[in-house]
Amino acid sequence: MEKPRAAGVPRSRNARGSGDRLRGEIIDAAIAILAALGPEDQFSLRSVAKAVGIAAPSVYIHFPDRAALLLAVLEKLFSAQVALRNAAEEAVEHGGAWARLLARSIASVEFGLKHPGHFRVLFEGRVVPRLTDPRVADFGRPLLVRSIELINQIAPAPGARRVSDDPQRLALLLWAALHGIVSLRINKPTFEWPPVIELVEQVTRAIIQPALAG
Amino acid sequence: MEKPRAAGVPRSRNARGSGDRLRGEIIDAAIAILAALGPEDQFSLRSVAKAVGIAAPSVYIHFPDRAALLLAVLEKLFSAQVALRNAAEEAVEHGGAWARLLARSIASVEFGLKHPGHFRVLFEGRVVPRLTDPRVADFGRPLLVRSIELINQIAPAPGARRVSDDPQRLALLLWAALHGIVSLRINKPTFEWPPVIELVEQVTRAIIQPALAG
DNA sequence: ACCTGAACACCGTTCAAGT
DNA sequence: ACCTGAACACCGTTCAAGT
Repeated sequence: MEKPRAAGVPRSRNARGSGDRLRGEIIDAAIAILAALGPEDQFSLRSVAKAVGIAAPSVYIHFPDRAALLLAVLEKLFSAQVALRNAAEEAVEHGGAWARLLARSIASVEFGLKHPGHFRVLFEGRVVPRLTDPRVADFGRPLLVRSIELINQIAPAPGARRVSDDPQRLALLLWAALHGIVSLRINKPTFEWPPVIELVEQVTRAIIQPALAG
Repeated sequence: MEKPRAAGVPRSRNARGSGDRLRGEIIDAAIAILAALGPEDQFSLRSVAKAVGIAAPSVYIHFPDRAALLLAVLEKLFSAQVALRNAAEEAVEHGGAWARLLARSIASVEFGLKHPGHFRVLFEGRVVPRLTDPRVADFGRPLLVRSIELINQIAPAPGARRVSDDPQRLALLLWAALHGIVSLRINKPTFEWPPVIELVEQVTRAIIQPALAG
């Protein structure tokens, strides 16, 4: 993600055919603005244009409207999210499916707490209106799919039986619980919160373990 | 919550000293608008004024700014939330603390799914900017306090021991999980969701039971 | 093909003026 | 004391015009 140009700095004219470069710059500027957006601030298409150094209507050459720009932002943020969780999983040297699932859970929660602006855009529909767009659902699906795979692979304790509950159901429930921890932590910051990583481990165990019980 | 006046209908002048009545009407109109607000729509102070039948600047006689109006909205919505959960708990005829806790959980989740607009305002910081305002935290605290009380009262199975984990920690974790179910269900509607009430019961059991284990 | 300034209907908020 | 219309700086979006 490139740094957005300082406001007002004049922009050298794009060479012919370099329209895609500007498109990318617009997306990156929007992402940078969303990251720095306090709860008091508004996100505006005009501020994105200003950061890139173009006139506001120029955005419409690359995106039909504000929602389309935000859809492209979502796509990029979700790709980064997939990469982040895969990296966290691959960093697990010794450990099976359980350790990998937990590593993914912790990485996603840590991301949310570190980048609340992006978490809100990704998972709370903040700023983005067209959540029912099927593309948005597809952006997030790989995250769920990998979670289901790992839950399926988790070995039961000796003497206990395999995962008995529907793994997709468990994956959705786990996602909801982790999502809730970040969302409530962000939105109700004045409560007395214990260390969040502990909560993540506790709730992951609580949801998966009964399904493994003998 | 009174029905807001139809847009444009002229308003008879308030009698002297009836300023508080208008204040209430503004709050109720805002609540009605937020309830009907689709994800595409914007909430505006001007639309509230229009619904009440007054000029936009008249709102400023009763509220210093938009955020103050929304704070009053939050206060009323939280009161209603407390009343709703208390009613759900009192409807439990036979059953101890566990049944009461579950009744409150189900009632709160059903409310969120039925009134996503209000859920977002109450718990996702939608539209409302000043979430760090300590008053907002206090609005929600009775909900947490009652949950802690009930968790403390839950009787362990015969032969098992009392709640061993910090009850406040369990209450926060339970709240986060329930919050996550509603939030993710609302914000990711295209996933294949099992019946939500089943998820509520499953996750409540999963979080509370390990603390009761012998 | 790519980008612009001017204009439109909106928004929150301020302020001088009316009853 | 209570409410208003006009005005300000913003917003998303459209459009005719420029290179």
